[in-house]
Amino acid sequence: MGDRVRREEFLRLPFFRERGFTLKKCRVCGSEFWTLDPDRDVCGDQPCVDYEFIGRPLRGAASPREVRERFLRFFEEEGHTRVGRYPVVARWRDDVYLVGASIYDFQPWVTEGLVEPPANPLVISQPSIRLTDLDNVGRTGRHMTGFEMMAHHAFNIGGRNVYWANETVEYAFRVLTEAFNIPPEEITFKFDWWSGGGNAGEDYEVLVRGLEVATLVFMHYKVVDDRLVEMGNRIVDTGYGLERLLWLFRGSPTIYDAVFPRVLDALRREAGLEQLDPAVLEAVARKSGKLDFKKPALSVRVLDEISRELGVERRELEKMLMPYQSLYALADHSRTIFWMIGDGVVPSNVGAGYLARLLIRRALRHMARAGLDIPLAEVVSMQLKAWRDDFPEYAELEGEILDIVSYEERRYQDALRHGKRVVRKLLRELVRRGLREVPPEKLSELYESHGVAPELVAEEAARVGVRVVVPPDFYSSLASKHEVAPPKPAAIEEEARKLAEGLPPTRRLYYEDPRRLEFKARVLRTAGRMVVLDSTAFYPEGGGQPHDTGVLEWEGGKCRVVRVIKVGDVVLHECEGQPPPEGAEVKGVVDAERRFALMRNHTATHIILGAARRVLGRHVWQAGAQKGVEQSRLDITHHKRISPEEIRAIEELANKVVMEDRPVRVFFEDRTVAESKYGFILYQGGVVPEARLRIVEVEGWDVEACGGLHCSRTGEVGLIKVVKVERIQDGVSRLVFKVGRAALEHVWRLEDSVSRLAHMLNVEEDKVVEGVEQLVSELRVLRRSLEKARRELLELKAAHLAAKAEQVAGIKLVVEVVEEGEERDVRDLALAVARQLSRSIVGLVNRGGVYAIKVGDELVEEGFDARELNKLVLARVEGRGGGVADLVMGRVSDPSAFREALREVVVGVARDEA
RNA sequence: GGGCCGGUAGCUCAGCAUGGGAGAGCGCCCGCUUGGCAUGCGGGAGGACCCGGGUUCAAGUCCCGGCCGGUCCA
Repeated sequence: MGDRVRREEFLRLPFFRERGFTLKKCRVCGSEFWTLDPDRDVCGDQPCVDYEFIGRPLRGAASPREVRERFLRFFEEEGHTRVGRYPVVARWRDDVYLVGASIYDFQPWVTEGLVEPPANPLVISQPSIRLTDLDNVGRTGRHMTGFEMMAHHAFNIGGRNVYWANETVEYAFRVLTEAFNIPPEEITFKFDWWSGGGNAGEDYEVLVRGLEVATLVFMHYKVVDDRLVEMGNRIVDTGYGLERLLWLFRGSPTIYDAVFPRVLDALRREAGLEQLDPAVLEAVARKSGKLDFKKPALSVRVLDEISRELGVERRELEKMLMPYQSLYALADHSRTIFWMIGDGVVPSNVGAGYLARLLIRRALRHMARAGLDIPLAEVVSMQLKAWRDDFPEYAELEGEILDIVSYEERRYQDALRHGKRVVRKLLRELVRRGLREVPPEKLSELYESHGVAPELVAEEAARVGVRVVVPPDFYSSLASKHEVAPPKPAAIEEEARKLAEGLPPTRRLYYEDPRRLEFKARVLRTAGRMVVLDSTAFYPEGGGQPHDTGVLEWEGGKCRVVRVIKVGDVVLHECEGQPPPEGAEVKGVVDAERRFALMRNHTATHIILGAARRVLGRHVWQAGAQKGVEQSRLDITHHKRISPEEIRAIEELANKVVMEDRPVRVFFEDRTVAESKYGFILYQGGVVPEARLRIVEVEGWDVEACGGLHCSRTGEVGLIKVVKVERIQDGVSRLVFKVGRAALEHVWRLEDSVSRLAHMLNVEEDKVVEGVEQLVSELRVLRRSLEKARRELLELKAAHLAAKAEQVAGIKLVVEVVEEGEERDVRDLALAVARQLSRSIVGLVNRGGVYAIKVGDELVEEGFDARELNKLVLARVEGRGGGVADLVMGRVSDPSAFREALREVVVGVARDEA
């Protein structure tokens, strides 16, 4: 009932009444909508109407840039602060990889009220990526993997009341009519319900001529166990599709034609395709809003309808459209690709990198389908040029981006080649076994283990006359196999959270003066081993930097600080020993050696990152880092394997920066100011989008938003030595390095090894390598001649044994106990003896009981079986063994008994035969 | 982060389901064929079967762990 009241509150906004809107119910879908047009009786959304703007554009703005600028400027004039875009990779979140909407920029820190927004209210145009509709891109005329979401946001958080639903709707109406000159009666507001990401609220879809151009969401519920809980925070979350608006203003057949006209033209010519017949184009376009290939049956129906209108077969139509759809998808993908790579995603088999690889591979497949025979890098390059004025920061990175794309394209071709080989192998096997069809489980195995799509299998199979039946639910059944729970965010220990509750922020002396290691403070609260002070110089763990350790002293007591953590703005000290009483005045002393080692390691991390970006390219981003006392590690994105030469170059540059003793400055700056000054390279770690950023700048070398403690000059870092490079995944390499004394000790250990080696080899230290090389090659020669000698000896022994052969009923029998020897010696000797005799049975056993029985090939052909002999022998002697028809091996406990047993068996068998 | 597949001669791989004497093609070296090259024929060199543990009389082959690569999915 309460919900009903809330619903009315959002449905009957004063704005609509004041402007003379009428509330109606859609004749088709029944949803409620507001309109100024007295004759309108449908909501204007898909699928209730056709696209009415195709070929009938509204002239609102001529270019993406103009759409963006008009929008941003309108809201700036209305008191909003313009905020620069965020990267398309959501580094500040662990629940998603990519930014899919402008609100992602502010989740969860701002929306949960933990952090102030960069401005309030604000306006932004956020490049966003959604791969959920991948199958629709290029085919429906409206779906894209990458789009710009323009948005105005107001955060009514913590008692602030910026604006809410009524103003939001009014802004939407005004920006469309005033900034874009859309006739008021063309606009309808369809009332709806939105939910996602654990939040929900009422919303309006803003529709013009059948096209949804904006969604206005009033986020004020939390979804808890399927129930709605009113939040204290009310957030205005709007989204205006830049590309949608541009489409509306161009009236082109598809959104892609509106957004990428020149690129599409160039691609079409390159592919040697004619322009599509305008009549066909328009017929498809007007109905295309109803296409959704996630619902195949529905799409087939729509396509049938269009084909009837045009008087062609549906299959004919599909065939005609296919190459154009591929060009559309390619145009879309190629822009998303440079957004991702430009913001630091390197194609990989895991994480966000996989999504980049997926897009690149799909783009390549589309090129093949459209008959485009140029490198993908060339297409991306065209896009970079087309969007140079909109995104100059990407154009600057052209060299790096194209290099990564080319590298990835080559890898795809490698994968394809390999895949083809695997398929051919499988087909040979099938043909050999007389099967005429590829079993379905083989299809999914090929796809999952080798990346071979069923289409490719079918192509290869057709050549050898093998059938392939692809189950219609092939991909979806695969997808359901991989259904996994999403990663859950790390929970702060409940106990710690309670302890910090209601306490004022701890004064952070470590920021005020990172060299101050002694301080006085008052104990605010103690619980168990945890102590909260009013101020502290102990650095809590965070941002990849471990916490400090040290002691707390007070009158009559002393304890060790073993761990320091932060909950919100409160610092908690975990102590060993009796903690101080509440209210006491304590003296804190931070362990100096540990702290300074951590500072040196942290500053070194920034220096190395700067060096890596200079040596490897600006696509290098920090993918993770962990500082330590003994050593630290820095994970960086890079598509290729890092060569030893490159590591040396990075080390050399890093140490040069140390020797130059550059100042390291730490200061706070406005987020927006800092971004425009330094760019997104600021965000290397998982930085929260706060209004003010703590900036760490190694002068002229590296600037990052960072919460850690640093040296004040690079000279303090001392020697930087990279000790190890690992590829932790495709596209990400881990540099492990040591700094200062730890680096020196590392060098010492290496020195010790070399000098010990030199001593053992009895050579000068700088001749150790030659010494070992010589040793190794000598070993090879020795091993070879030993093997040769062994064989020769074997032949000699064999000749000797062969001479002792006795005749038993036409069989040459050799049964002997031989010297101690390896197992294979016994076997090889038996084989060698047999080779010198015809119609022979050779049974040898060594003193350890290892035996071998070889039956001559002629006898095997006559029906003798070594395994039969073996069975009879083992019936008389304790032992185990087995083998093949002409050779058995095994072990017996009594060698001489074996000898007698075998002779008896052979004599017996030979007699039976005779 | 998870699933699956793979790692054997310089290269591409077979052998592994059913454990027992380490293979093929290409490349390399030598000889013959030729005016020379291509080619053809003959001969030869080249192997810690990724590493470690287990099962077994016996492991390239089976089991477990690790390392490396590939691939699919979040």
